[in-house]
Amino acid sequence: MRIRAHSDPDLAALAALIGDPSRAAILVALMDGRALPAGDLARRAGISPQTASAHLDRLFRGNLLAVEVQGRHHYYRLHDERVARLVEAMATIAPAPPVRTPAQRDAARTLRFARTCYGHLAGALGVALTGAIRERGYLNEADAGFIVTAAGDRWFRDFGIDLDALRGQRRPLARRCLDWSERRHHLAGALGVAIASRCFDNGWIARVRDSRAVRLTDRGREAMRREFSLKIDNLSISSPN
Amino acid sequence: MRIRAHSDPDLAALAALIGDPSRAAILVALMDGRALPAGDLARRAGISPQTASAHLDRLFRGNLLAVEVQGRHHYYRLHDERVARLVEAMATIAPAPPVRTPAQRDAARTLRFARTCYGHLAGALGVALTGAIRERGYLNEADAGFIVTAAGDRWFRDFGIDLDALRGQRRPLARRCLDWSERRHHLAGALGVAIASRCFDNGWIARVRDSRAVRLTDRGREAMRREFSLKIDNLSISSPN
DNA sequence: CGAACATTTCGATGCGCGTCGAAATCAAGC
DNA sequence: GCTTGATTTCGACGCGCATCGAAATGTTCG
Repeated sequence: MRIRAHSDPDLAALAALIGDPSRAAILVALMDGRALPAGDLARRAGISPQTASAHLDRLFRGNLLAVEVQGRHHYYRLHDERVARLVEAMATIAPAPPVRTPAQRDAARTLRFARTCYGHLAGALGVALTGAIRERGYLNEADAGFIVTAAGDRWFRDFGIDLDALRGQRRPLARRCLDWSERRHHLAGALGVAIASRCFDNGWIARVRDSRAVRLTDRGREAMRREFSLKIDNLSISSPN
Repeated sequence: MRIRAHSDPDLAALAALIGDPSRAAILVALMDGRALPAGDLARRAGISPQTASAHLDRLFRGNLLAVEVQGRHHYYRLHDERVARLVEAMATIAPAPPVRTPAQRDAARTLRFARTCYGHLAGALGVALTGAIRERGYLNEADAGFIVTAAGDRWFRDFGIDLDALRGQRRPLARRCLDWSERRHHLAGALGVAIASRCFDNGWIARVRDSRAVRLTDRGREAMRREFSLKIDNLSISSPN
């Protein structure tokens, strides 16, 4: 006789869905929140288009992905920000894969330093930036995330962010996201995305090819010091306090 | 040529570990934080002892379980509170399993109403209790969890909780835990465990046999109304605000 | 309409692994 | 020391499923 906790949610089904190397690679490739065509995902996961198609279908039916069809292209993206948060949470516990080559060491270091996560900034840079913004009293902690203070309201507008437009969106304004490499929270939500966008626009950061990683430009390094008192040497960050 | 994000943590390995029905059942059985012997876990998961042994070994080597040997018994428990939080996070997204029998409907309702989660209270009751405590200003939100206020300090001591002893522990005092059935946070950490213990000791709640679920006793129903202004009819909870 | 391309469907192959029976190991108690 | 019980190890079976080749479907463009 089998005694099973029937009434619990079906953990195993969800975990098994993520627990295939190819499907996990697809999810990771979509972690920055963009929508990518099926063929592209097949290439990134290192599998044939047929195989990827089957995986994408399973992920879609499992409510982990959403799909948007544009002509002959099928663009897949994470179904939900909750999916991104789950993947981050798992990455916090998951073992680091064995590092084989010096090139991989570099790639790992670059990724830990700064990357995009569902459109906002993560990694050491994302955590440090969030810390600096909190230091200055622009954000306060709240239940589900952060609250923009009056001082923050002024500052974000000066920074070129249309807070009213962001508040009008359905997605939460300022949410916490657990950083797997730093194991601390960083700023997510519409505001987090907007800040990352401004940093891209200003030429402070730039995407690394074929990766979620971003690198800090020289102008960005200067700006971090000027705007946030963040001293950044190569890949290490120190703040005044 | 395979393009893989080598530098990301090995999601797939972790997810595959959880993604087997038997192993997931084992993890769920341990979700209340207790340590159970291998044979017991085999029975709960509905598999033979040999099979369970293999699964337990894999979960142990994957750092999801810890084991304590006492004589001929091997007691397994979740390795970490982080593991419990991950399982809860997955349950928040995981699909509800198809309900077949009326008995399962009842079991599911009971479980959603109140259960233990790593030693503290979860479910509708856990969330409502946490809300009531916050309402009264005994807890404030903070970065990683809750902070006990001065008023809360007095109240918890009156309630029979030795806060100093709890603060001396390595585990955090008052932490947030996301509730999969209510999709809101409830109180976890040493304080959460202590409150649940007091509720058990006072005869307010009692464990349901072979389940993580707990039921509210008549005395408990009265106490919830008296101490927290929570009006509880059968399985529904309403608060004054 | 026909060629090129993206994606999916179908079918077949092969491997990984969950499963249990049998037996070994280890501890406890009479 | 022998029996009982808990757990693990070994070995073998069988199913599920990830994978790819071949071909079908759908779309864009000339």
